[in-house]
Amino acid sequence: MDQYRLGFPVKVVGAPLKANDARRWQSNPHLSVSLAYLRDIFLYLHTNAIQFYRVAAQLAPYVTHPTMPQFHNQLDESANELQATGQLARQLGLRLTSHPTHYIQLSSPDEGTVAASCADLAITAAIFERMGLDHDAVIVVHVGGVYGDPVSGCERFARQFETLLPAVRARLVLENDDHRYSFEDVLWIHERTGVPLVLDTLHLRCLNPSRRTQLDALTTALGTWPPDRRPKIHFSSPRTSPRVVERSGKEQWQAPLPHQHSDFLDPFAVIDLLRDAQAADLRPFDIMLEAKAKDLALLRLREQIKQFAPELAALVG
DNA sequence: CGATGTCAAGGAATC
DNA sequence: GATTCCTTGACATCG
Repeated sequence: MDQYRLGFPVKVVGAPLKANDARRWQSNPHLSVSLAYLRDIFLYLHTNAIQFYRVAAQLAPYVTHPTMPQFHNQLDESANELQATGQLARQLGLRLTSHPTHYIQLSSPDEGTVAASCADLAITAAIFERMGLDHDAVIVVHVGGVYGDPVSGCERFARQFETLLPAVRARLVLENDDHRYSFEDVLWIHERTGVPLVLDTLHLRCLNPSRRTQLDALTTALGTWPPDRRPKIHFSSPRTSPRVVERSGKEQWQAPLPHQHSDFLDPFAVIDLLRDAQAADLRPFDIMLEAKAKDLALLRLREQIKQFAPELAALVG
């Protein structure tokens, strides 16, 4: 198996493929439709030799909506499709992951918010379960809101983690963010709970109060994963191009925010990271590439690695 | 068909 | 306590 598998999230831009059934409730959207879309995406991934992919956060529309019970049974209604879609994923050797929306707030002091978050996570875990995916099909979350006191936020997250369903706990992994909970914060939660950590390299550059080096953070993050599970990281490059906005009929250029993703990736930043990982003899891991050009960014990066770091090309999948 | 408003959901900043 | 932004794409509606 490749030492570093490259992946991309959700939306395919290199082909006219949908990632989920995103119709409004009035049109009766359904998980089985999302799964049909997903199978087409899997074939596209296979065609391009991509084996790592983040599925849409909302495969089963409105499935946990509190006032729309007609949507609550979608997993049972799609039991056969779930099984078949999972079988295809396994046949093609795909590693699938999920990154639920920011509405997932396990650090919230509000019981209802936490309960809704847990319900959502349980559905995602059940979808992966019914697809027959192993525990490398992880669910990535952030710590959540700060509510005035980040220490209490971390404590609430850690306490909540212990009460999660085993099926959720077996897949949940935690990512450092760019303005609230730093890598140190998620490391503290890992030490309390054992939850594996997803290092987001751009977030580390935005928020790194302890001035940890990227290689040190990478080494530490990989070490939070048990030996029988394959770690993953998030990688992106900061946007540098201006955003053109319309202000009272006139075009204005706006500077991008540092945490915004660029369309494509800085190939040399990736190459430096991989060379560092090689030199330090770190274990294999997968890299989720967060770039606006999605699959096109991945394919371009692959070519650039061949061009600028041919010694790495055979290690990158 | 193209333009425009809207979407389930939370949090934080602002007033 | 209420309002708006965050941020993103694509659906849905309207002209």
